[in-house]
Amino acid sequence: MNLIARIADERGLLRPKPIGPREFLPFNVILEGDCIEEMAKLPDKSVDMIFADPPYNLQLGGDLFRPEGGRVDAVDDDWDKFDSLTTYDAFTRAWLAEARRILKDDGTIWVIGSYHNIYRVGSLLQDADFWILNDIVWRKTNPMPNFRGTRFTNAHETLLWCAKNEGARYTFNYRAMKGLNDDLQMRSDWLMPICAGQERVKGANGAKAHPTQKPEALLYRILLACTKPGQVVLDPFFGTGTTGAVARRLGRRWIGIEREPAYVKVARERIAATLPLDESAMQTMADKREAPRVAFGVLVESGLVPPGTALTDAKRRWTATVRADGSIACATHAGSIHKVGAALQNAPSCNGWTFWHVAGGKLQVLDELRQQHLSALT
Amino acid sequence: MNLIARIADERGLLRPKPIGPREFLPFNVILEGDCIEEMAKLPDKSVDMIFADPPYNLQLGGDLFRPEGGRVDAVDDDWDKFDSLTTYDAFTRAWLAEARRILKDDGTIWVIGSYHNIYRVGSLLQDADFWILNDIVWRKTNPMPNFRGTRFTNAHETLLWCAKNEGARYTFNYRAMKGLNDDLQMRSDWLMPICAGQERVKGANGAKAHPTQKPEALLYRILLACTKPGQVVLDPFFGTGTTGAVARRLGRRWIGIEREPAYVKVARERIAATLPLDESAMQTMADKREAPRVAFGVLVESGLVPPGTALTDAKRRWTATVRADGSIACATHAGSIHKVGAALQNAPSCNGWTFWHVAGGKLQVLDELRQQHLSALT
DNA sequence: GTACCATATGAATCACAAT
DNA sequence: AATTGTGATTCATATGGTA
Repeated sequence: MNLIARIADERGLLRPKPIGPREFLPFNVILEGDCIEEMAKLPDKSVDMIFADPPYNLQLGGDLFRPEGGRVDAVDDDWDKFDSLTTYDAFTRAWLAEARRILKDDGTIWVIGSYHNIYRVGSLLQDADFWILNDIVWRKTNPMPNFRGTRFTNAHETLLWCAKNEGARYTFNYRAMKGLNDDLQMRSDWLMPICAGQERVKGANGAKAHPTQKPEALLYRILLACTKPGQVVLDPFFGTGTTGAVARRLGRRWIGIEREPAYVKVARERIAATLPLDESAMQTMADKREAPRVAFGVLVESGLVPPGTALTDAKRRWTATVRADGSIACATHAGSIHKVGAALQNAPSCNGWTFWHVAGGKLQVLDELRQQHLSALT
Repeated sequence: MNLIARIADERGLLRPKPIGPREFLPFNVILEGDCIEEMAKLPDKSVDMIFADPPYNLQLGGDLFRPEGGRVDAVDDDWDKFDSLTTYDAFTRAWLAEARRILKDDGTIWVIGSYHNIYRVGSLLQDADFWILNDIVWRKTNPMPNFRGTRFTNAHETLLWCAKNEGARYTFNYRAMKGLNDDLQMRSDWLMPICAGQERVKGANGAKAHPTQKPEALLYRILLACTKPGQVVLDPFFGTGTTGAVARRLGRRWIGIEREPAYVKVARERIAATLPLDESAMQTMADKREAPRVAFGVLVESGLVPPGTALTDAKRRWTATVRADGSIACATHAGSIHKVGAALQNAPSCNGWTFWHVAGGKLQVLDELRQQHLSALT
């Protein structure tokens, strides 16, 4: 059993005994040590926000290989291993209890997770009387695919944003969020790329320094939404220090807690390096305008082009029938509107939207229906 | 105190006593009554999928799950909230236990909820040994704005998709989902409008018949993804019968359970007016996994790929020769098309059907010859 | 300099039937 | 029950090399 799990296990629901005087709140520092022990040294009701990216308890099995043969570099670190859900719950309860004690009454807490752990965390947050204000979905523009075709692409992670109690006051910079979103209310689903390229912190060997580094854009939006300049943000699972880096950039104070010396070193150097406002990172802040891409299947699903509909081309040379999954079929071919169109014309490619028409007295090109669908959305 | 709350309260964690003989599984019917009582009458391991849209425990001053009924004054608020969550958990545990008993071992369950209840539900699903396959985010194109500007627009709901146990087999129509999404893997975030307009079932007074009617497009995607035609879907919180209507349209059988006579009446009329798709329209892209297997040796035997044929990969990096028994051999390896392909690439595995091509001017992939062989059989 | 192509990789609970 | 063989399976980006 790893250290965190053992500590949580031994303590169970009990609040740890005070270790230090808890008189002073340090800031802009990394506290090197176990997150629960280090939190125990901090004063009551002293921080304005907590951002926590705890272990997800992924429970992965054996190796996973990509179709082309490569092996997926999975998160197999000891810090993500727990004996059971019960152990994970005990650990979560323990660090949440400390977090709650340290948080000001008008502060908020953010926790990020995936389906592996977020339902445990959400339940325990509610049990501890935190009041969920929103759950936020981070939609990844570039998630790892499901290589074996066994499930839906796991393309998002979830963040929970909670006040300390029902009815508690809290900071929400509504205007700033609206500004970030073209003067529309910021929604609970955020589209952002995963952390890669230059932003991803690398070790000496060129390999990623941390397996689960979060994008700065994510922390940028969170800190901008829920803190004022000068306020103090605590991150009990500091890792490579994304929270600290963004807090510094935005003029917030920060406290990081991290157990692994290697991560601490990397984070210190990262934050110390003056971070100029990176233009490329900023671009991801502003919501990319959703590409108005529509899958033909969505028109089928929504009933605009029901399964069984007969399609034909402008000159009525070929016909095909729409099937339940949005594929179409004629006597000789089946597949997408584009593939079947290409195959029939013996062409390398084909734009099915302009090629196919709903058959009937007057032909209606699919592209027109796509426009209808799009305008209904807005 | 309402019926559901009373039943959950009285029974706690206990499985309800059998009420009926549980011999027959009815289908294409609405069972009018409490969901737990009605589920208790259904046989063990009898349904292929469960879709559940349970009450959300909105805590908007409602007394839905308050055991003692009467109005609670402000002093008791904390206790009331705790009590409400506990009671909601007991209710959830009770209906999940029945759902689990009824579900086939290779069946799956879907549950939809919002942040008010989904973390309770997700935790309890895991506690009951259900195995989360994905959490799905329904992104609403037209959510209700946050009028007071105090939070992010709550623009999504969450669905949990679970197998009965870790490692259990389950149905996932991968190709059909890919077809619905323009030949890209279907992701875990789904964009759909809320149910409105013509689709929204209205009462005699023109008002919406049900406060939380789900869009048919949502059920369409779920049923298409996780069931085969003819399989049985149970919806223990049937409401206006969206699950039944879509199941009928897609040629799936269904069982609805609904307590409110008004909803039952509306659902019956709605489903009766829904027409099933005809056989051909219901077709979807077939999963290759379900195609009959062909041994490569059979193609050799039949003369389609005679012994001595030279094979090569798409980039002509390696060559091999077909032998009389359907094995192939190169300078360094001999064995099945798969084994030799894997060995040459130094990969853990290889699909010989798509790796090897008949050498010559224009390469022809073996998979194409396999298709020829298969279609010649029919 | 540019266009094109090949390669690498990201919090992943990733097969199944026959023997 | 454990082993073995067949064979199904990937999207968006970033980076680096070649033409």
